[in-house]
Amino acid sequence: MSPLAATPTDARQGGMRNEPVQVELIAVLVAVTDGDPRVLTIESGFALPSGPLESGHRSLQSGLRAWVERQTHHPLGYAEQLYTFADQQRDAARSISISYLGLSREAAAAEYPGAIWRSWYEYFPWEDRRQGVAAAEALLPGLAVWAREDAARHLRVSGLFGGAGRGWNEELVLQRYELLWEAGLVPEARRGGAVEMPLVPGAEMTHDHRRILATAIARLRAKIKYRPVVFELLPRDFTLLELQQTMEALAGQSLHKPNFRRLIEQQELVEETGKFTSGLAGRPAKLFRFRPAVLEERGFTGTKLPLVR
Amino acid sequence: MSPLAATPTDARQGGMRNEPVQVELIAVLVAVTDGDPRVLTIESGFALPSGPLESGHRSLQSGLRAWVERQTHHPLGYAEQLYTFADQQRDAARSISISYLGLSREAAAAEYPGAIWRSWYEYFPWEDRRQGVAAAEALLPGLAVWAREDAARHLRVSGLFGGAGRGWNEELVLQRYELLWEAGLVPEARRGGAVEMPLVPGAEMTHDHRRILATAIARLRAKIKYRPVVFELLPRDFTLLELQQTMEALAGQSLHKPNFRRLIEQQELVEETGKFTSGLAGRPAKLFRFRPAVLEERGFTGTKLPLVR
DNA sequence: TCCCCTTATACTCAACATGAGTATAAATTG
DNA sequence: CAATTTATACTCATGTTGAGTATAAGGGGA
Repeated sequence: MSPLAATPTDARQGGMRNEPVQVELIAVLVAVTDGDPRVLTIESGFALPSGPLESGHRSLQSGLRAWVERQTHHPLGYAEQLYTFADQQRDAARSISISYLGLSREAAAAEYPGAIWRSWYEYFPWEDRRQGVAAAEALLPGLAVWAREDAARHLRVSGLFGGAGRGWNEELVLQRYELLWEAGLVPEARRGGAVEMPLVPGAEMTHDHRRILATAIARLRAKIKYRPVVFELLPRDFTLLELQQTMEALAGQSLHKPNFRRLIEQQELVEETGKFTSGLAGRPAKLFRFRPAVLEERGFTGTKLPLVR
Repeated sequence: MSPLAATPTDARQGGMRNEPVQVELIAVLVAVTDGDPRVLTIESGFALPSGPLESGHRSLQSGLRAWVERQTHHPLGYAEQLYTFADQQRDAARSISISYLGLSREAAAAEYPGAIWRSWYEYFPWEDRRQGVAAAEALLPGLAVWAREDAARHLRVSGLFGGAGRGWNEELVLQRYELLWEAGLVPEARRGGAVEMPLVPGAEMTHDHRRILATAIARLRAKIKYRPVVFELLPRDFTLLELQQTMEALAGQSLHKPNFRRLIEQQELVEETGKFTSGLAGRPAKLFRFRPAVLEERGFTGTKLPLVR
């Protein structure tokens, strides 16, 4: 009954029971286009691309990379494992899902029929606060019903969704989604159950794919603060405004422009190319590029976000 | 050849090839005793506890929890997935290892023959800088040989090991270990190869277990800064000095006492119990306990470390 | 041509957080 | 009861952050 052997002998000397296990890889592939954080989906946005683990690759990551690069015709800049789930099936056959986050640039995923890029805010509208907090506040009445006369629930709601002057932590994407699930406000939680309250807006996904997407968003929002991964989502040359808007798209929040520039400059993450934008409205902007040397110079811990309140 | 199916049909409609895959769980169980961060090992410290995945548990984590609690007779306060590796075996049978980090309190692991708690600094002596940086600086000559006349290597060494006035980032445990591996300075990298340079101090482990341990240390050092997980390693009541020393044990660095207290107090992570220590040398210290309400109040992002320079 | 709109870039300032150090209190130990 | 040890409280200079203002440099249209 135990997942770990009772004695080291069992564990280390080939005494393992070899259960049949299916292993599936699930990819959350992210790009930012026109200030929109997008994710590659299949089945009209109802599922994340996934497939069985096959032999022939050195590692899980190298297999994922090869697949993504063939599908998008674009190198996969950054890949990171998200989480491994084990589902106990009814028929006793276990299946294991290993999910990955990948950063790329949007490109026609031509070889992948039915694949489309969709804004991740279609699935989590309340996570986009760049144009205001209306989408998040629309959830409060429903949550208030769920939390009625339960002090602990009230605390959780206001801690996560921020009502009454409390802050908004953009990293708590998964916790918010799980609370909405617990409250029965997302369709995935309604399987066979009675419908009690009006559902919250946002597109549904199959199985636990929406949950995996929430995990990916949370991870990425945390990561951009201490690793220079944003640059994987940008072209080689970019303006500081483009960089800022990409960050804003990911964080779902507006940033304070002068402070953002100060932060970027003092961290020496980028260098001038000597070139400028042209043809657009307004004063031409300097074009910058990422300074890859920082990857080796520092072990990192920087890149914070100057939010606008 | 691809790990993800070429078409959604393959992936989603049962077209999976069902390769025989072995799944193994590996646990990095951490406790802090007498100011020493310890990890539960088997085989005289040569391996981490591990075993095959078995059926009968809802999830991977619940299986791990049950096993740990039976072995240590102590509830597993906190568990977190670390990483999933896939090894391609020579005989074409794939095996998958899912590693976990668990926080506990040291207890006689009576039912587990051969299990002992060992300080993690036995495996990574250079990561302990509480009594000085001698252990880390002892590595520099060997690394200098490896980096000779290679500017990029020099940058990496000084970025990770901090020579010449550059700072030390305690979170880069894995990167430092991997660099030592690359330089051929750890025994695990010597399988069948020629011995060129004297090895670095530190105990060896089987397979990639030392690497998994490095991953766990890095993760925990990062985590304690923004989630109140330290308290899982402490008794219910503790003094601020005990809390500080536990943090120091994990971070491998000394902290500035007045500033540490200021930080803890202003974050309102703990509350007074009204009790005091007694029988020890010096003025009696107030006993505090963790204030679990914070888990629900906030979404967190706090708990930084005031390092001593 | 000149004014206006737009975007880029530079600078200021108060509030707060942090790093470092000093001073005082209350116990045990010899 | 003095010396030692640990706890706890406070100060101060510096750095970082949030917020706002001012100026520069392009294009478009009256």
